[in-house]
Amino acid sequence: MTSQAPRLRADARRNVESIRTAALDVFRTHGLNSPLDEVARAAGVSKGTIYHRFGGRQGLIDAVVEELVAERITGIITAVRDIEDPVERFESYLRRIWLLQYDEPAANDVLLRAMPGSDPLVALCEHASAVAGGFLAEAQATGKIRDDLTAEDIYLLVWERGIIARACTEQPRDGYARRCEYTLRGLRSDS
Amino acid sequence: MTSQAPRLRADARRNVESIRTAALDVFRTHGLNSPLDEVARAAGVSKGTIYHRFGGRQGLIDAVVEELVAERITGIITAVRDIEDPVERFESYLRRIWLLQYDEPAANDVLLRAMPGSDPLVALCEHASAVAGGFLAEAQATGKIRDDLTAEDIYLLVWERGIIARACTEQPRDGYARRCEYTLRGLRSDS
DNA sequence: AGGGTTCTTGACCATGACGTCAAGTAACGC
DNA sequence: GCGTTACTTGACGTCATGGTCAAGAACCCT
Repeated sequence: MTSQAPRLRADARRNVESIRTAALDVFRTHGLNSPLDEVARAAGVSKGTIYHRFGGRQGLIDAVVEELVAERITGIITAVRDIEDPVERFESYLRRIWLLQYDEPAANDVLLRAMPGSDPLVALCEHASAVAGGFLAEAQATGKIRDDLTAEDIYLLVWERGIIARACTEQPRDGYARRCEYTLRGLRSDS
Repeated sequence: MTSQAPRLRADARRNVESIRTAALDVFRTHGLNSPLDEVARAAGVSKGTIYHRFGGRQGLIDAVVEELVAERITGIITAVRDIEDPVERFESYLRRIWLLQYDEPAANDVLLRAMPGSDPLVALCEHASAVAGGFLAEAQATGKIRDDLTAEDIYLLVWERGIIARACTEQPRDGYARRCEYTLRGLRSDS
């Protein structure tokens, strides 16, 4: 699966690498909707080369998404899975996802399903949703989390945070985090 | 203050009215950032006429904002002011504002301070903020609302909801409203 | 009715993005 | 080295927005 293509010419290989690197950088900073010209400029190639090599934004994203965000999201899942208290596990998960959305516009775009055409990306996203649903159910079983919450709600809460985080440029992180805590607090059962 | 200008020609007067009406309609439905061409089409005039008569989007907004949203917002304030319980007053205010943001994109734009250049609009907005700050303080005095909340937080909670509502096209209102309740619940003091 | 003025028009410029392709350039194999 | 082929380039076409203005149309007054 690694060397399917007939082997690229040296300059092409070089460019593919530059473009990948530049895309990681630009996407990480400005999200998956950054102008491709910007990626091209950062890579020192022309826009046409990106289209030629990757077939457009979609292909380029597919080529970097793994390195770009997959490990961030799976990292959160594995880190949180070991927490014993189901409520804390559930809340930790949301808290970390929400902060990731603030910190990494690209991860945010993934979670917002901004690129519905990309398979690996949709898969990643659905995996995260499924896991979140599990955490929710376990937390609800303790009776400490509202039982009218659904897995769909969790997705939408993440979606809402994503929309906010995207617009949040130039707004302090600690205020954002504090308001996340309020929302989290609102998901607990009425005492 | 009413008849300052030397009196417009008949066609001009007619057009001003058409444009105002069209703007009310278009802005109400699609928010204050609707393309002016759309307003022009709806009014049956050319885009140039709008620029000529109102000097651009800013002037057009100023000309309709009163009728468009001012009464909505002041209506909420006066309706809520009579509620006796400070907590309920505070929560009612937020709840109504948040729903207004969902229901009326134009009002939402105002509350988001999307048009920082328009004087009447900024005034309206600051008035709302000031009132909200008062409600907050009174609610906090009962001890039932978190005392780490600031007036700035309230503004930002409204801002966040606005961002969400703007992106919320095609998402059911009751889900939106339910998540608003969660957030509201999170603003109460920890029991 | 017709001349002078006010208004309107829609073609025009600008911006900033996406995406394409003929023509030029650089690497590879012999 | 040199021809062939792979690769890159950047100008170009397109679309959607904001905004302008000379020329023509509509109006009003006498």
